[in-house]
Amino acid sequence: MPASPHRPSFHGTGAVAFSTKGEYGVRLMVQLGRHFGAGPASLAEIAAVEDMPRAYLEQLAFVLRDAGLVVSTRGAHGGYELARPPAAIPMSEVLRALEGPLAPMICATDEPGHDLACDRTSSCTVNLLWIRVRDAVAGALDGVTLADLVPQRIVILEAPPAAATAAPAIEGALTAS
Amino acid sequence: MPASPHRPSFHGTGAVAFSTKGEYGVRLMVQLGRHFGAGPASLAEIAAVEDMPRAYLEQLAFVLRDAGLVVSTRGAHGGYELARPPAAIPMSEVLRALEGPLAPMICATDEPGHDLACDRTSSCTVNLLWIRVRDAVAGALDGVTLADLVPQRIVILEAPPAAATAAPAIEGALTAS
DNA sequence: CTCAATCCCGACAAGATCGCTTGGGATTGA
DNA sequence: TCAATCCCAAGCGATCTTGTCGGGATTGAG
Repeated sequence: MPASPHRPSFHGTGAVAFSTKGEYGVRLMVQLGRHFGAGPASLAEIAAVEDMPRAYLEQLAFVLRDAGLVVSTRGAHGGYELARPPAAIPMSEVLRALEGPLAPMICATDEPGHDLACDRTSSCTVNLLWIRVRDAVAGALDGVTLADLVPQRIVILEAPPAAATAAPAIEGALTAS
Repeated sequence: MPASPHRPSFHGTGAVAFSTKGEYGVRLMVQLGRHFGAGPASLAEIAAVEDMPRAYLEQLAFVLRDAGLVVSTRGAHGGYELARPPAAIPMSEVLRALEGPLAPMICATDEPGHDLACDRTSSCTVNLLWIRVRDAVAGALDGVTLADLVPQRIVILEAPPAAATAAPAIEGALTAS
């Protein structure tokens, strides 16, 4: 396990995989949601709380700003705040801004215009599958708004009936609240 | 343009993105589905029909074989055939074999065992989101079997949310062209 | 028996992408 | 003035993808 400069393990394995852009970006939005109504919050502050690299977070903040999800205030005491109340921000919009259009396959984009960019449309029956997956993801993300993620997590650790998780050693389970 | 060594363009953009493993693998399974009941089909044959690199297809075939989805026959006149009838093969199983477990985030794997590999479980509210997405994708893929993709392009623009598959007779065995 | 067709398998190479850093600017309140 | 903050572009190493290559092992046919 060499100490690597970057995150060692990848985030999503295989098919449906959000990257750190999605992860960090969503966590940033959650923090802004907690801060909503209390003026701008600085990135340095949020980066410290969430333990994310500040410079990288900046790039994501720019993307969210360009997408009209956050507004920025420059200069001292500046920072970012939500452009809308959390309940008016569907997570589908956030993740589309961060990770691009939801397209499991090029032939199943949800972008308007090039609905079908597949040259084998005649023989391509699998197209149905990708579209179903795309709609499922879009539906799931549409059904969650930022307001659903903002409240403070109430830890519910219900152990399975049999085969209780024999994990007595959990390092650093508690983070600063 | 066609003289390119590898495929230039990536397949899925951003969040939910299947790779060529998924695409080629599914198309391979569809061909095997069309060939079902007619003995083994050789990879060279399928690679020619679907215009996919044969050597690469081999690797995917090994994975599908190890997953118990296809069986192989060695030697001359050998090849691959489905281990089960197409209606008994949910696409979720195919894609999990090809692309790995459905995990939009490491903290939302559907693999048994490491249900939670997140160290910030206390403050992590976003976990809810990833799990929703994961379940949506799993549900969509569970609702489609290989039999749904085998027939020759019958456009069904109906997405019944529950009790989807009602096809009683799977006489398949339809010899391809 | 010989031979060709086929599956089997490991290694690797080009390229793209990801995650993150660096290094500077521009703008504002105190 | 000065520090805090946003803004932005470029680049770098690690990893993953998308194949290719080269050789085996196994079998049916002639």
